[in-house]
Amino acid sequence: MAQATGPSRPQPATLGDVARLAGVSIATASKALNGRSQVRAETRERVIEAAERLSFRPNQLARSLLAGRTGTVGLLTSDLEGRFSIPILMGAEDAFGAGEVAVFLCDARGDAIRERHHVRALLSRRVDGLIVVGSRTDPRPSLGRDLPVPVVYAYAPSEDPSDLSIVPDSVGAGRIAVEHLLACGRTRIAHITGDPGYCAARERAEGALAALAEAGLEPVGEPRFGSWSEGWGRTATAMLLDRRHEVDAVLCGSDQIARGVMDVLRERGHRVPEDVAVMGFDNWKILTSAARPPLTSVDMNLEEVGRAAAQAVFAALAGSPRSGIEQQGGRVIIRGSTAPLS
Amino acid sequence: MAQATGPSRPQPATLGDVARLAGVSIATASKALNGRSQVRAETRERVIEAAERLSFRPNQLARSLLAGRTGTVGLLTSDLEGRFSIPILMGAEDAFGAGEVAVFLCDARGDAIRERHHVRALLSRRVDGLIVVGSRTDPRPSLGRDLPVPVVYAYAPSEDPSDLSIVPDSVGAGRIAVEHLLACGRTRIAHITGDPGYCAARERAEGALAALAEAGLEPVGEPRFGSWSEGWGRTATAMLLDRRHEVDAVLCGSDQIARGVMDVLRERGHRVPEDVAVMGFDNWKILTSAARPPLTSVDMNLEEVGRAAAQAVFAALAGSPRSGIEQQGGRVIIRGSTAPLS
DNA sequence: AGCGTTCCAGAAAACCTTTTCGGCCCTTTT
DNA sequence: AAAAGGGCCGAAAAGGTTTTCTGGAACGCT
Repeated sequence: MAQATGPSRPQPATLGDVARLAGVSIATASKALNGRSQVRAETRERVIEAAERLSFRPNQLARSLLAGRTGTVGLLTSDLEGRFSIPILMGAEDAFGAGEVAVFLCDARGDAIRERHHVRALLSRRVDGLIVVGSRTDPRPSLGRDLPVPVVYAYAPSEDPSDLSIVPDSVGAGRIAVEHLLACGRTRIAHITGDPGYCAARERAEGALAALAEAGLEPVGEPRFGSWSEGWGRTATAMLLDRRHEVDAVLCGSDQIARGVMDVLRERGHRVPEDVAVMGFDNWKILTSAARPPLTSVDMNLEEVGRAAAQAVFAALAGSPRSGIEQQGGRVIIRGSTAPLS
Repeated sequence: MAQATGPSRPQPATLGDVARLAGVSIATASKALNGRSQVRAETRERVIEAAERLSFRPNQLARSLLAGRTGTVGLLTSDLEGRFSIPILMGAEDAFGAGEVAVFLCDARGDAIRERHHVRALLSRRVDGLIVVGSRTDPRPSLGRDLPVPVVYAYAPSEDPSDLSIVPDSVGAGRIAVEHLLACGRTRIAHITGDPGYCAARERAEGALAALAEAGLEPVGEPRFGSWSEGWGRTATAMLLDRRHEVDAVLCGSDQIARGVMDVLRERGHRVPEDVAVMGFDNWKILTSAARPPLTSVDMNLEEVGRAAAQAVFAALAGSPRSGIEQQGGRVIIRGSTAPLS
């Protein structure tokens, strides 16, 4: 009879059960199932059949305990709801999940205390490695050098240069954005971007200005820093137009800003892309594809960042740790909001 | 000397190391650290100090192996990029992370094969429970009844009623949305919503119509099903206005649709909320807060769904499994797009 | 002094799997 | 016929922790 405490969940079969059913020793059963050679074909057959009858799955805990490796990795994010953590997390999950590695997900919510707590918990679960995912590209404190497992920082680099960090190339992203606009024949380019407290805003502007300078051009007005919002995009655009600046392209620091910019441009009778080309950063599809017209944007390849971080953990485990900051390039996704000047 | 294979990662200290340093047996060390009683205070002191000196963290693998419980739970999502998985996942991570439970994250990408693979992998890691997170509210196939651990389905219910599913209350959400509009004095309410292939669209419409009927009202025209996009919101609104329907509120099936609706209303000279109130569903802040005016929306309380799912796993582990479909109510977040008729 | 108690420490088993090594039996070679 | 070799199986250790049980020492009591 089932106890009142609920349905009796059957204990999973152990290797001992399989061995007993097959009439062999535990050692032989193990070798048979793992393809070891010292087993007669007929015996192996019998063991495998027994294992299937019991739907035996080897206990990874025991295996890990013995091997000293768990095949698990901790993914420590600072804010799950964050726009940028998710794709990175997906890339990492992808790279690991394909193999035999499982991922522990922890959200520290930007709290250093909680972060330390999670690190300790993960270490006591004997993860083989750690990926620390930031929510913005500004450097963050290192977890320290003396951890017993390799650590890779993704998106937000560690302040300690002896750690390994994988980050998107914001300067390069600003550069390729401008190069795309130049290729469209645009020469009077304004830059409206987000919070100047963000590295990403400053570096994208830096790359954009550099690319303009190399083409012998100047931006229309100084880059306008503000906030990462549609509202700021609208405000800044209104200011820009009120100054009667001649503009044939607006490079926006984010897709949200670009949406605001496009709205005001349209309302004031400027055609996009015929009169003014607009592009954003991040390629946030919910924003880009619903824009009128769909928005050209620089995709920062965050999945790649996550994947690269995962591979870096593998590399470190295989004995080739790296250090420093490695950058992942972005790419321009061309949609209707940019087109060659006719 | 360090080997050429990389930095020699120090092996974490074991209980044996602690015991040796403290000059006691392993058993005594264990009892001292776990607050067991049969240890002299002075001995306990010595052990604790030794543990700290070695920064000893007990190996959870060994502990789990012995206890038969791992303190881990598998979180199986079908699409990480999905809009809805994330908050649920956050809620679950939150509820678990607060205790001593760690979460394995797996993304099956909507592929049943991959899902089975992940389930097997998780079971061989001896997770204590499983949460299956769907990406839409339509029922999905069960993982089966004979799993050795409790399973809770979140967002997307299981087709098998003997499983436990935690889902948002879409009918109720439609109802409270209409009730809010009625409270604002609106009586001529149109409903523009998304893909009719989605349960969520149909049920929200059902709830909305029911609430209208209870107030003795009819909707303005039939509910307009289409797609979950701004573009559809724009198209449907244009159609609605072209028919010269008198409308003082538009209830939209999603925030995206609402954004499109508001854009067209504004462009055609209708004031929001003075002439027409607009509200959406999902409370996707990136869309609602940037709208002009900010958009009133029904928050489906997805974090709550995730949290409830986590608690249901706990309950099942504690011996009180439940089954059936449990609904979580939503709540109206009032912003500028709805206001009493003046 | 002898006995029973109480307190504290340690030995050993258990959890489950993998791997090494020893041994048995059968075959082949000298 | 004896020795050598090869194929196959099982005993045992290892991994780190918790828990139970045994036992020694100190102490109080008769």
